[in-house]
Order: sequence, then structure tokens, then C-alpha cells
Amino acid sequence: MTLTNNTFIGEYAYSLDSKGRVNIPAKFRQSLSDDNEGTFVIARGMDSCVWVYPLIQWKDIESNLRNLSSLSKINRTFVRNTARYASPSTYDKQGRITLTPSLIDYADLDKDVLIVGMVNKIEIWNPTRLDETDKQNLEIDPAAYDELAKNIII
Amino acid sequence: MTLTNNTFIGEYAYSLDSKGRVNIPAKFRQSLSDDNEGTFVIARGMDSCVWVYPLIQWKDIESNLRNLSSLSKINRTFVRNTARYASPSTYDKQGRITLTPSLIDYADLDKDVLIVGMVNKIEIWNPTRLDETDKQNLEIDPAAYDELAKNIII
DNA sequence: TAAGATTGTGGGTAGTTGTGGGTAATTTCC
DNA sequence: GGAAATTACCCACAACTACCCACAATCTTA
Repeated sequence: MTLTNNTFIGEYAYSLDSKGRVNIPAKFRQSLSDDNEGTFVIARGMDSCVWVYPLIQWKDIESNLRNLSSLSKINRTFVRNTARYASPSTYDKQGRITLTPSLIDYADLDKDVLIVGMVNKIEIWNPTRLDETDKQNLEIDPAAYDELAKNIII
Repeated sequence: MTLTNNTFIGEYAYSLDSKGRVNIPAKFRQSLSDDNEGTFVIARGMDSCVWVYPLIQWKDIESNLRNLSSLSKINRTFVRNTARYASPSTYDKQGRITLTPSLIDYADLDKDVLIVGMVNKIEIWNPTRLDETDKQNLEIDPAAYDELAKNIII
């Protein structure tokens, strides 16, 4: 049943326990290649959610960040905001990673969380926040959206 | 007698059992190439039905999604909406895949389901919903058909 | 037409997965 | 340096899933 390595799709309703741990869905773990060493990098998402990258994927991002010259202000800001809140987290024997209080606060996470596969990364949401975001996204220009869809034969 | 690989045509009335399993018609399975590893990816259809892609077909979609940068909001939304409701499912020794409760609910599936070959993918319908959809589609603007005629020889 | 193979459907069981909590090791802070 | 707090590791258990077997209906073939 293994798809491409380090690829995540699907939605899971899991829970965040009192110690700040969330389970990584078994299907996601099975997709991880060994060179990730069971480690993810958690970071602030661009929406109000937590982004979870497999280590390998994060290393790619790091090298991209490395190439952004700090001469440009927007580059400095972007690199800072990306790197600042990122933190590695290895999953335990039960398959759970521990989130930092800062990220739990940022994504406004409660006991019930929604885990969403985003192909190259994972998102952790407060279900209510995701609903709200979905509603806001209805205002996205349909023409631009169709343009995207046109290039991908679904 | 097998047509082209990974190609599905025809209609079948099957049943969804209490465990959420549906049979993939034998003719469809015979058409699958080995590199699918007996795996499909099930997802929300654009009508109220379930779309079932052979793994190979899905990988195409996936690699397109992978190239969309999450810096852009519209990209994030598109990837999320596409990946979120998708889930891999390998068929068992009897040739059945298991649907997720979320998809069963979305397509309003009951015990009796209709399996429709859509050439590059498969659709699973509640027969009643399909009837309704058919009726609505009778009202399609003939001009739209003319437009379509430019793109396909039949 | 009869025997054999294939196909669709149902259900039981063993292993896996998600979740909670306990204890030891490590870090932090006075 | 030692107490308190935090973190990492381990165990336990209920719920679920994947796998297996069984059987009737249909199709194939000799």
C-alpha cells in the first residue's frame, strides 16, 4: 500500500494530549523513507496551523533559504520568520511527536485536532480554524482557481 | 479480453458492505498494470460521488501538486482541497477496497452502489444521486456540446 | 450439459493503531 | 549543588483494520 516516499494525503481527526503530543497517522509514517530518521521539523504554517515537514524535505527548504541574499529586506524577513519558529521533533515508539507550546498557541490548538496531508508536508489544525479558513477561501477568484485546475488533469 | 491498461468502461451494480468495502469489478482489475501494486486512491468526486484512481494515475496528479509552492494562498487552498479527501486503498484477496466513512458520507452511499468506468478513473455512486444528476445534466446548453465537439472526435 | 474455475458477498480473528498514564533521565533555576 | 520542572522512554488497553476462510451464484470450457 505504499505510495511515493514522503508523501502525505488524507485527513485524520486525532487528539492532542496534555503533554502536547499528537500522533502521526500510521499511513504517513509508513510513507517516510529511512533517511528521515523518524524526525520531523515543525514550523508555523502560513495559515493558522502547524506545518510538519519530514526532515529530508526540510533540508531542501533550508538550502533554498540559504540562497536568499540577506541584502533584500523581504528576504531577511522571510528567512527569519521561517527559521525562527521551526524545531525538530522525533516521534516516539507510539508514533507521536511533541509540539512546542509556542506552536500550539500559534495554531490555537485544543484537544481535538485535524491532521491534513498536503503532499510534501503535513498540517495540524484546530478544526474550527480550518472551517473558517475554508469559508474565507470561497472568496478566491474562481478564474484563477480554474486556471490552476486546468493544468492538472484530475 | 483486455482493452488498454488502466482503462475502465461500463457500469456495475454492486454492494457496499457493513465494513465499508466495495468490490472493484473483475474486468477493471484485469485492466490494471502491475505497477499499481493493487492500489487505488479514492477521493471526492466533483459530483456527489467517489472517484477511484489507479495509483499510477494519482501519482501524476500528485507530482503536479508537489510543484505548487505554498507561498501562494491559492496554491495552498488547491493542494489542500485536493489532497485532503484523498486516501490510498489496496484491494484485498477478494478484490475489494475499503472506503473511508468520510467519503461514504460525502457521496451519500448506501448498501446498493453503482460503479461506473470513466476511462482513466472509476466513479462510485448512490444510484439515486446519479439519476438526479443525469436529469440536471439534460439541461446542458447545446452550445456547450458544440464547444466540446471541437476538442473530441467521436 | 456437467465439472471446474471465477466472482461477488459475508463474517471471524489476529495484529495494528491511537490514546492515556507512569517512571526514569535530563534540564533548568535558585 | 540540589530541588523542581520538564522531557524522553516505557507499558497497557480499547478500538479498529487487514487478512483469512467460507460459500453461493455466475461464467467458462471440455
